[in-house]
Amino acid sequence: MRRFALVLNTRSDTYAAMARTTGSHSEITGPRIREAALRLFAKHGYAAVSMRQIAREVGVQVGALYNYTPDKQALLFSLLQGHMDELLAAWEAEPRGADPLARLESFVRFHIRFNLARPEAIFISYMELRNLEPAPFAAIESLRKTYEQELEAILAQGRDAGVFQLDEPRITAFALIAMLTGVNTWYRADGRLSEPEVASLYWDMTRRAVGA
Amino acid sequence: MRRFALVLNTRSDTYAAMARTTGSHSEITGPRIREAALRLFAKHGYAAVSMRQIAREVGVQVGALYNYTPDKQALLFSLLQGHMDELLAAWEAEPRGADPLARLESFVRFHIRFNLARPEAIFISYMELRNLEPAPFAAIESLRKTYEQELEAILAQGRDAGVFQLDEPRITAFALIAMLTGVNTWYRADGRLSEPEVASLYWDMTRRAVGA
DNA sequence: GTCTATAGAATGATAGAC
DNA sequence: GTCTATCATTCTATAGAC
Repeated sequence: MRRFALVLNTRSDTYAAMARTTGSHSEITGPRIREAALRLFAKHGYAAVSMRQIAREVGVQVGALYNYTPDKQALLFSLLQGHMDELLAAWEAEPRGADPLARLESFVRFHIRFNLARPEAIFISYMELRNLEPAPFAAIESLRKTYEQELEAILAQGRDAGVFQLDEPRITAFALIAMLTGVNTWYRADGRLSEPEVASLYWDMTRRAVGA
Repeated sequence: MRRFALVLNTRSDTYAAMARTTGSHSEITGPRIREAALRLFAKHGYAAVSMRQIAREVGVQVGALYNYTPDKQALLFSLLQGHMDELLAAWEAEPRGADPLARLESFVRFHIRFNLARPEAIFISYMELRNLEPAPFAAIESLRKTYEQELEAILAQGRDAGVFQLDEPRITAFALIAMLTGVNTWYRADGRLSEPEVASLYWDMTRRAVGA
């Protein structure tokens, strides 16, 4: 275990870093803890995963984890927050058409592509919110609401422009996001359909559902 | 606690039952354990709930639980299996139209009504499958697949009859079930829309999504 | 920054009395 | 059928050495 971590660490070792004590390789440990926690939380659930399990995956002793997080729940919160920040930033950076129909198609394809690229983060974002205290819970919920409102705004604009036939932009947004997120439960990269093909199928359903 | 349980028990007490020792009221304890476990698993997650917590909710000591389940996981499995059996039986008993369009509407309204009536069971059915061993997991998955195939069959029939415009009945079924199940994440009984109104909104979206 | 060692509490499950 | 008491294990988190 130790050997593996040291090998990885040589990527960015400076002379100063190499003068550290044997067990010191913090530059790589932090991200590896996050990756291991994400994977284990997604597979077994937050409550079912022990700090010892995470440490074992990373190849350190349990005490070392507490150099990177004050406690277990802060680690979960950090993962969820990082994921939501990444989601919102990626959508902001996504090229999108001017009219509501093109924007809706951009949203559908972006959502499926983004979600399929990080199934573990998506999974814990939907499953482990209940393990947060009220304040951290509210913070994540706020970010999620921001994302939902992006879709709601597109739907409202399309309705006002007479392009979409729908009465309830908010509820339609909930329905569409649930439908699109569901791809993660069945899609397999080695399956019959490619990701773009799946996205096109869902875009067809979405376009019809909003009456475009 | 004890008093409450005894009061409930008097409903069906026979002379023989009343001759039992003080702590004996099994006729009511079993269901109460299941109800408490369902509620607690849904709220906190299977792994986060202890047998002691369940016992406290029911008003018995932890040892008494093991008269009703060999272990904690068997209790979870029993809840999941009971829920899936109930779902399939309820759908079998549901009146449904002869043509695919009427059958699809029946399915949509049934699914929303059934799910909103038991949010806790729905929640753990989607969240706690990963806490089952491979064999129990496969058993529940098989029941779920049976239900999905009911919808898939309706979609395939409608497509073959030229009523629905869709290429992939299986994927369309996945998409629709995910969309419909999503109602549980936002619906509140004291909200602006009644359950039938919500069902009608989702039926509109469903009908359009399948090109009917 | 990581290690070893441990405090202090909680867990699932069982044994035996009533 | 339920209770009390307990075993053996596991857990989160911390203290102090290096």
